Parts: sequence; structure tokens; C-alpha cells
Amino acid sequence: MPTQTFFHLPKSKQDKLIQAAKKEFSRVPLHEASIANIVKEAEIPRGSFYQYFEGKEDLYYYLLNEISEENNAQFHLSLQENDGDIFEAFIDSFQFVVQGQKKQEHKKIFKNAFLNMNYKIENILANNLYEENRKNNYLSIINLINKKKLNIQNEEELHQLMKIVLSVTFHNFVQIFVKELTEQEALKNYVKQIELLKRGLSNEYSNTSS
Amino acid sequence: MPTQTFFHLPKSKQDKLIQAAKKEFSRVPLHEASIANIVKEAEIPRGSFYQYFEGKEDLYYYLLNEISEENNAQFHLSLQENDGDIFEAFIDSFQFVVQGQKKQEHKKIFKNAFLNMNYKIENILANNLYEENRKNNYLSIINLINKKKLNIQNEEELHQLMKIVLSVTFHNFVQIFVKELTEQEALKNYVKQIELLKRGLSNEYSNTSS
DNA sequence: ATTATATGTGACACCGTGTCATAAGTCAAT
DNA sequence: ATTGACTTATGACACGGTGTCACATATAAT
Repeated sequence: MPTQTFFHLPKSKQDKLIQAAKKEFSRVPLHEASIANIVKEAEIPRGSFYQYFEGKEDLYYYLLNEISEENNAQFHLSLQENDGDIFEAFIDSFQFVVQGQKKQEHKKIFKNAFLNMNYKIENILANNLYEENRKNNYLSIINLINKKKLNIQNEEELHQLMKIVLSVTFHNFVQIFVKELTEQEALKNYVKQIELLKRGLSNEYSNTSS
Repeated sequence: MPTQTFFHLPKSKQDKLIQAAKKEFSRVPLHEASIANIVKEAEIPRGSFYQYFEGKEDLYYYLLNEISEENNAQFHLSLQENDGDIFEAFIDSFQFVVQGQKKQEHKKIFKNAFLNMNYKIENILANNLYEENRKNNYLSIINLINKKKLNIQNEEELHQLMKIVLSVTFHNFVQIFVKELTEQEALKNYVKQIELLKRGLSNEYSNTSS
């Protein structure tokens, strides 16, 4: 997290720094980004940077968390609109992100994030990283889910189910950039995989699939 | 890939370099690893290093590919032993890796790899990275799979199914190190998720699950 | 012996990092 | 208005890692 000092800064100075950071993290992934570039662009002295952030990771994760909040809000919304159907909510959100990023300034930041996705980045994009939010967010989602539509017997299975869908979802995001898929291809693959997830991968369970 | 020059080296010199690399990549993940440390440990001049590898990434991915081949072979074996039951094969292999790493010298390398997993690392661990192998490997696996047990209608669905199971598998590996799970916990979670995958996440499909 | 080709070597210029000593504000109390 | 306590600003600097390049040394081929 940024220090208090950063938040005490006049908004204009904060913004200039954030803009500079966005520019740098659009250019290259975290491990190639340089503080030198950011402070040059933001026209602040190097020493000041370290008054606000512990290092570039601190800034990066803060920034990523900020710009992913919109997507998280969208997920909540989708879940409500779809009467707690989690699969529809995931698909809607997937589409929202894929299409949204098209015009957005954040497209390249996401590209670099997905191509260098690790568990930290995944956590930030999935929950909101920062502690208090995390649990509340998760619980409020769990509460919105219509469990009747799901083939599960208890909370623990719901938890595992969420993990599964999240794994698959992130993997599909990554593939967009790795394979340079079009929106349509990406969505088609994702919908297909969700479909398979829903109906089950094995036919030991007497599914009625054609 | 290493240069020809590297492969022309006497085995002992190759080994010394590889050992030094293993030591460094056990200590820290790729982006923190330093060539300086490796060449010091291996007692080769810095200039020579660049005769053999383009940079530390080159060495790292080569190394990772080498040490993951054992696991890949194991997967093949499991698939055969389990009569093409891909789920059992995945579970066996998961167990093999989880238990195997316990005593192994490679444990920390894998830890650093999984905690910083990105699509490149995933590709190396999943297929064998290097081009010719990749397709052959994939095809030979596809051929070993008993499709009759699967709830799929064509090759394309099989492809998507593989992606799903791989996503989930890697995510479970990562969780071992993120959450510092015991072997038992890790395996239990994984088996549970595979179970859910097999029987399907939705109950729209008239599954007979209790 | 001569030429060509492959390999070895380490000093060097470059760049980014994080820190630290010092300066400069802010503000409340006397 | 001065003092003291605290917060914030600043940029020079030492450190460490990178990749390259000019030169040295093998090895092989004619």
C-alpha cells in the first residue's frame, strides 16, 4: 500500500504519478518497469517516490487493484442480473472485460499483467487484494449465488467450484494474449469450456448429453 | 536454447554450470536470479556465459524443461497404467510430483517456478517447450486417452477438456506453495476438484449425483 | 606454416536501485 | 516571533548487475 504521505498529496500530483505509472506499466511488465522512467515522466524527484511507495511492486499492485475494481463491480452486477447464475455471470463478465479492454487505456496494462500472471496478480484481479475487502467481497458473492442450480452438497464444494471456475477463467484470459485471439474466438472457447464444466467431463455419471 | 558451443563443452563443465544454475534458481525466482552469482559459483568467466546462453532466461527455461521431463514421462506412464483414464492419470501424476518433490533437490526450484508461474513456465511444464516435441507429445497423449469414458463429442471438445484439467491442475500446484499445504491437504483438494469436474458443476443436466 | 574458424576472457561503460544527509515546509505552544 | 517537533522533499552517491567488445588462445584444415 502507498503511504499516508501519498494520499496527503494534492490530487493533481497523485494523478500525474499514477498516469506516469500507467504509461510505464503499459510499456513493459512489472519486472522490466523502471522507477527511473516513472519519476522522470511524473517530474518528481527519485527520493520522493520512496516516500510514497516501498518500491515499484507496491505501486504496481496498488494500481492494478484500482483499475480492476471496475471489473469486480461488474461481476457483482452480472450475478444479480442473472439471478445468481454464476456461470452466466462469469460469461457476462468475461465478455465485459474482453470487449471493454478494446478501447480502453488499460488494455496494455492488462496484457502485461496476464502474460506475467502469477498468484499475486491473480489474487488482486480475483478478489480485491486488500484485506478487509477480500472476505466481505467473497461472502457477498457467495450469498448472491443461486446454489440450487449447482451440483454441490455443501459450502466446501462451493468453494472448490469457485476455484475451478476461476482457474479456467484466468487461463482463458491469458490465452487471449498468448494466442492473440479475437474477441469472438476468446468468447467461443470460454463459453465452450464453461459448458463442459457445467455438464461434466466424465460420462460415468449418467448424464443425458446427446 | 543453449548454443552449440555449450553442448560441445565437456560434460563436467556443463554439469558444474547446471549445478550452479540450480543453486541460484533454488535461492530466488528467475527475475531475482543473477548471472553474476551463477558464473561465480560455476567458476567460469562472465564472457563465457554469454557464449552458451543468451541470458538467464535462456538458461532457466532450458533447465526447467530438463527437470520437468521426468514428470512428463511419469504422466505418460500413468496414462497407460490407468487404461487411458485421464483423470486417474492426472491424479497419479499430481501425487507423484507432490510427493516426489519432498526429498528432491528440485523442490525449491519448483516452488519458485510455481509462485511465479506465467504462461511460459506453464507451457514448459505442461508440454515440453521445444517445438518438435510439443506436437508429438500432445498427439501421443491424445491417442492414449480412452475417450469412451469422457463426456465429449469430438476432438475439439477433447482439446477444451484438456485445457480445463490443466488449468485446474496448475492452479492446485500453485496453491500448495501459496497456502503452504501439506501433501494430504493438497491431494484432497485436488481429488475433490477432479471429482467435481467429472460429475459436472451444474445440475441442469439431470445428473444422478446423490 | 598459414589461414580460417571456434572458443575463452575480463575489463568496461551503462543503467537502475535504495539510502541517507541535508534542506525545507507546517503548525501548535509559549 | 521564536522555538521545537514533526512531516515532507531532494538528489548525490555507493552498490551491484548487465551485456559487449577487443583481444587472446585453441583447434582444424589446407
